[in-house]
Parts: sequence; structure tokens; C-alpha cells
Amino acid sequence: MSDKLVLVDGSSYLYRAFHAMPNLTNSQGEPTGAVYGVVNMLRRLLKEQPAEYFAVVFDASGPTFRSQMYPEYKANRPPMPDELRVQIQPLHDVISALGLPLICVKGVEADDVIGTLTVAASEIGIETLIASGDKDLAQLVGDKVLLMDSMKDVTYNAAGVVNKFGVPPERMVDFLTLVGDTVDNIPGVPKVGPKTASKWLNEFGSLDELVQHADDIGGKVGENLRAALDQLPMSKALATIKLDVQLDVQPDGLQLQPADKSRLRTLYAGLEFKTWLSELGGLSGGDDKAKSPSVDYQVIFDQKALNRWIKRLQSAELISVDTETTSLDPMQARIVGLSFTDRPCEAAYLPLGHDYAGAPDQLSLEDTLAQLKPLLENPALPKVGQNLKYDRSVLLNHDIELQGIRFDTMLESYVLDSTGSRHDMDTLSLKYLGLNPIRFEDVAGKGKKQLTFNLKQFEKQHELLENIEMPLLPVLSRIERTGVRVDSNMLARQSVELSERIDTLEQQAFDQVGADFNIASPKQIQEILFEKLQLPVISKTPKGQPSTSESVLQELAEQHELPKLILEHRALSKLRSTYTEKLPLLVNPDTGRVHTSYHQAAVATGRLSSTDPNLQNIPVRTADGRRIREAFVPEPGSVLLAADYSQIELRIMAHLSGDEGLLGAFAENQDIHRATASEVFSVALEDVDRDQRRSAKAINFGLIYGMSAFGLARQLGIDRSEAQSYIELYFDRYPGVKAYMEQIRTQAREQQFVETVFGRKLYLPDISSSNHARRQGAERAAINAPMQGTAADLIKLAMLAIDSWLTEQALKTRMIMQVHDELVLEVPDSELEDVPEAIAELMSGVAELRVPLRVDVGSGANWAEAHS
DNA sequence: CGTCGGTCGTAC
DNA sequence: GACGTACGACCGACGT
Repeated sequence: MSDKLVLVDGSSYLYRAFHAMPNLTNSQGEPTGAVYGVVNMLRRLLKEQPAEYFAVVFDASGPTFRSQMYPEYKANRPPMPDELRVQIQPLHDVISALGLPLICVKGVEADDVIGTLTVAASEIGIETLIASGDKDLAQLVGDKVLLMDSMKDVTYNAAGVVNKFGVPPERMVDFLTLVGDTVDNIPGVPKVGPKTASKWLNEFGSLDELVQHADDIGGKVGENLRAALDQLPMSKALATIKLDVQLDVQPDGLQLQPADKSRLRTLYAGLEFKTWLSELGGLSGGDDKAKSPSVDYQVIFDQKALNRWIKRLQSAELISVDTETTSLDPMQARIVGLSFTDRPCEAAYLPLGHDYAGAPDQLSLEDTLAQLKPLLENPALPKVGQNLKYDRSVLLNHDIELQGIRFDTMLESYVLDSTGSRHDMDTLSLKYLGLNPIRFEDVAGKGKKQLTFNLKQFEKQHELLENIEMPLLPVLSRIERTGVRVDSNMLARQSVELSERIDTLEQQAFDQVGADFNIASPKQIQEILFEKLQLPVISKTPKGQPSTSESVLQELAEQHELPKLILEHRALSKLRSTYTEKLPLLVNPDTGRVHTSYHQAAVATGRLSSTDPNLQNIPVRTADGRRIREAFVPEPGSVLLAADYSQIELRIMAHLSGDEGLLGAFAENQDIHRATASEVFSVALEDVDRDQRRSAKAINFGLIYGMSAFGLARQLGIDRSEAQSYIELYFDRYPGVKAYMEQIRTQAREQQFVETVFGRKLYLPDISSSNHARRQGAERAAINAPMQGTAADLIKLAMLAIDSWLTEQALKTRMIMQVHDELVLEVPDSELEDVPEAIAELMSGVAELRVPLRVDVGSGANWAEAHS
């Protein structure tokens, strides 16, 4: 048997729940929020981490060996609030009634009990999962010990600890000793934080070695270290978790007991936890469909059970898949468990964090995954899941390519209503099933039917899901996993150069002011510019403060040297902090490339978004900024190819409005801003001057964004009446556009939503708000969304077409980035003859609108070159 | 010492 | 207040 022990740091969770939860009380006015929070977490833990053995550990009241050793220990802590104190007993009662072993030992802390049990468990081959929000417990992590912060939903193994703290678990005590703990009043070395502590420990290997070499450390911190030498042993003793507490129970005595339902009922009734109370009723009653369906959750520990499930899944019509992993980074995550089902009320969890090499009838990760591989890779066996792009990537880390991806509940939710801020599991189950946070199977089985049923009433969304979003999922996954090569050395050189320029600018600014200040602080800048120097306030922030934004500084630069310096400083700091310094940190050590995450359900209009890193806001406007793009490079023997839709949103505006003038301009492939200028200012095309074209460009962008005369005036630095006359002139010349704008506003008001050419809906509840600003905001969104959203639909179609074509042609060319209207590909030299033209054709040909879709293609030795 | 709102700036 | 959609860095206030 591969056994597992879950140890919950009850005190840590009680404290955190107390602060995290709203101040719930029952009708007697007794506080209940902390109890609710902890019980909720325990229920989730029981579902997500099924285990043989389980215990909730609390600090006991009274002195501990630490406070005896060091009277100031935790002396800083304020006394426990009464509202929290009175919740301890009820919480203990509920935990007991749930059948969970509860441990509380006088003279030591919960950490020490957890440490002792963890060691004892490891000795008899039991793996331990510690659930706590306290970082001190990281010292216990090891081969058979994981630490989980279930509120933040992260789990640390040894590598995770290194990642988080910069030192391995066995160095955590040293780490904590150096850093100290102000909350517990453990003195560390002054001015030594996590960074310095991990640096030293990695340099010297351990605290002992560091102490030996204390004299070699220079500077103020070195002095601080030497001054602290005497008290370090004490701090270390305080930070060290005891592993030999006398306990009258052993890990294998911590079996889960059956819940005492009648006692629970009484307790829940008193606390007024109605949902859980009715759930208890439902178990004995029967016909209680609105409540959480009871699911038979089987944990697969042996080959026999695995065989049974494999056989069953092989002949299933649809199976749900979910992976439990070691990391949120899909490129790094390793599987520690899988859950699946083929029906609503039965499910399996397959723990695979266990790896007993050589043991007979044990399920090893590798072996088990090898058995599941044919099933997961069978395209004829449909799969459902939540955010399967993540699971697909995680499985690929184990050399399994998930196929037959049929439904993704996150994407279903997104096409049904993209405005929902979250499409995560808990939100979905509550919204569609009326259930509080539940396990995945409920949605995978019962919920899925409900969602697909709903879809029948929304034929367009159904098509969108089937024809665009679902097929796009593996395409995005491929792009993410391919990644982009980034030249870290080049960025490092740019950082150095930027730093020099930044330092110079900073000094010049200090000289101007006659004092040092923080140029990065808008607050300090504001004081200097508007109070000290008495420069005029140009505009205010939403909170009423004088703004120091770029446009303001731009204007002030005409009367003073300082704003100019700040502007340039800001520009360069931005480049350094956001790009040249951050991108190298995200280069994957295995691939040498950056692997962004594209979020398919993040943007209300249908666009993708990109994080870690965000590849959709890499600078291009200024020369300094563009150099960042020179660090985006292909493999040797390949080039980067950039293909972007020309004026895609204005073309869509022409299509949607049917305005003849606009359609004509695009049909003739005119420079659209020039054409607009020619119309608005009544001059011949060839007589349009720079300024006129610039104004026309601002008008065109303004139209896409639903801009007002005020906005245009501000943008162009002209007065409002003049801007108004531009807009009127525009609408005179392009009456179709005017009519469209009015029509879309009306439509939004009547239907409460707008849609793209492909039927993607954007709900606009604010369109009937009584609040002026909100309503106007919704009107602007109503104008923008069909254009932005249709553009998003088109490029998604292009990505599908290109991905299919590359596969069919068995080419080595890879798509590597999407930037809203642009696709970037990495093309081997050998494929350069045909690929560029084919890409342009594929992109232009995704749809027949009333205007041609023009695509500009370029290629080069880096992204900057490709973009020309 | 973390979290979070505010402000700013980058892209399309 | 006043131009749509994002992500993210930094500051500084706030509470632990």
C-alpha cells in the first residue's frame, strides 16, 4: 500500500481564516467566520487530497519550550482577539465531528507536532502533505514530504522551496535564522532579508560555514553579521522545528473516522451553516437535486483498481481529465496525481506522487502514465476538462500528447459570457450548478450536460466554441511550448547601457532640484513640480491629484528642463525594469526560450492576452524601445517572419458599416489616413500634409474607440469645438459610418449586448446604467467590441489555418507569437521560398468581407528586422 | 513583511 | 469625467 498522511496546521489556518473571511456571525451575534473558513478549507482538502491518514494540529495554550528558552519569543504579538478566541472550541468540535483526528500538545507548538509526525511517517514509508500557510514548515519538505498552502493553492516540493526561498529545505533553518521573524520576535541579522540570506547560504553552503567566514564579509551587513554572532544559536534554536516530541499517537493511528452526522447537524445548526446542514439532510433523505451530488470518489492505489478504471475509460463516451501538479508553470509542472471519470457520480483519483522504486505491487508515476498514455492519446476517446491547455502541457512534460480534447468548460463559459471576470471552477459551479466550491467531476458530468444544453439555445456561440475556441486550444499550446528564443546577453548589455543613461539623467534631475528625490515616485514629482516649482497643473488623476503623466510632462517640458529629464528617465526605466531585466528571468533553462501563457478566456472582446512574459506589449514605437525586439531571435538557420493585418479594425468598420467611401478607399488600397484627411479637409489626396494626415489618423483611431470631441481635442491639442467640427465633417463624408455608430448604440440598448461578425457576444449591462459615466463607457465598448472582437475572430481563424497548413505540408516552420493583429513565425531558411507568401494568403483568405484583408509580411534576423 | 489601490506606461 | 482591450512595474499606505 502506498499511504499518505495529510497534516493540517490548524492554528495557521484559523488565524488566516479569521483575517481573510468577512466578519460572519450567526443570528445570536456569535462570530463564525473563522470556523467557516477553516472547515471550508478542510472539506476541500479532504476532496482534493484523499488520504489514508489525516490530522489537524493546533497550538496548545500556555508556555512552550521556546518561550522558556527566550522570554521575548512572540512577545510582540498582540493578544488573540476575543472574536477569534471564542471560535476555537466550536472549530475543534466540528473537526472532531467530521471524524478528523485532532492533536494539541502542551509545551510545544503545532509545527513541532507536525515535524515529529512527518519524520515518523517517513520512517514507515508514509508520505506526508503538510497544509499550512507558515513558511517555517518548509524546512520539513523532502522526498516524501510536500508543503501545501491551500489558500493560495500552491504546493512545494524541494525544488519548489528552492524556487521560492532560494535555498533547499535543509537550509531553511539557517535561512530563517539569518532573516529572523519580526512577528515571532526572533532576531535575525539586521539588514539581511531573503535575498542576502540565500546568497550567503549558497555561497558558503551553510550557516556554520558562513559563521566561520564572518570576517570575510564586508560592508555594513558584514558588521551586522559579526555583531549578531552571539545570538544566532538562540535564533536557530527557536527557528528549528522539534522532531522528537513525545506523542501518544503514531501516524498510522491517524485514520479518518466516519463523521458523526447528528453531532455535525447540531453544530452546523448552531453556527447556521445552512448549505452544509442541508447537505447532511440530503444524505439521509434522497431527492435533493439542488445540493451537491454525492460522488463516490475512489482512490486508485493498486494495479487492479487501475486496470478496472482503464478498461472502463476505454469504452467510455466521454471522460473527464484533470491533473494535479507541482507547479503553476505549465512548462515546469510535474504530475503528482490524475483524476478522471466517465459519469456524474463516480470518480477516481490516482495519486502518483508516490514513487517506491523496486517495491512490488506499487503504482509508479512512470509506469502508470505509460499505461494511461494510449488512452490519453486516443483521438477517438473524447475528453472534457477545465483549462485543458494546462493539462495538455503538463502531460507533454511526461511525453504524453493529450488528444481528443472535446470540451473545455472554461471556454464554454467564456463563449457564453465573456464578461464574467473569472471562468474558474468554483465560479462556474456556483453559476451553472448552484453549488458552492465543489470537485471537478460534478461539472464534468452533470454540469457538462447542462452547459451543452444551454448551448443549443445559442447556436452561434456553439459554432464559435466548436469551430474556433476548441480547435485553437492545442494550437496555442503548441505556440507556448515552442517558445521564442531571446538573446539574454544582448538584453544584459542593453541593461548596462540603460543604467548608465538613467544614472546620468537622475543626477541631472537632482542638480535641477537641488536635492535628491525618488524620480520613480509620482507623489514626489508632483510635490516638486507643482508645489516647489509652481508649474501649472495640466490635468488631474481620477483621485484628484495633479497628474504627472507623459502628456502633462510633455507640455511642462516647454517651460522647464526638469520634466524633460523625468520623461526620459521614465522611458528608460520602463525599458529596463519591465523588459531588459525581466525577460531574461523568464527564459526557460531547458529550452533557452521564453514560453508565454496565452489566456483564451481573459479578454471580453475575444482577444487573447499574454502573461509571463506578456509578449503583446513589447515596445516598438521608439528607437530605444525597438531595440528590445532585436533580442527576439530565431535559431541559427532560421529567420523570424512577421505577418500583420493592415488596418484590420478600420477595414472591419468599413465592412460593418457598409460605408461606400470607406469601402472604396480600401478597395483601391489607399493609405486610409491620407484618404480620410483628403475627405475631411477637402484637399486632393496628393495635397494632404503631415499634420492633416496625423489628425485624420487620430480621428480614425478615435472612431474605433468610440471617442468624443473632448477626447479628440485632447489627443490633438486643439480646442473642443474644432475637434467637434472634424468629427462632423467626417460623418458628412462617411454617412454610413455615422449610421452604423447610431445603430450599434441602439442595438446595444435594446439587446443588452453586441456581437462580432462571427457571433461572439459581449454583454453590456452598463448600457442601461443610471450612472452617466458607466453608461457612456458601455456605449464606447459597444462601438469598439464588434471591431476589436471581429479582428480577434479573424486572426484566430488564421492561426487555425496556418497550424493546419504547416502540419499538412509537414513543414518545420513554427508559429511563435500572436500580437492581436500580427503573427510571428520562425522559418527555416530552407522553407523561406514558399512560406511567407503562403502565410499572407492564408491570413487574407480566412474570410470574405466587403473589403480585402491585406497582410504585410516581413522577415529578418530578429523581430525588429522582421517587422519592417 | 505582504497586500493592494493608485498611477503610470507598454502594446494593439 | 472625457478613448477601446489588456499586463505589469513601482510606490506607498495599511495592517500583520
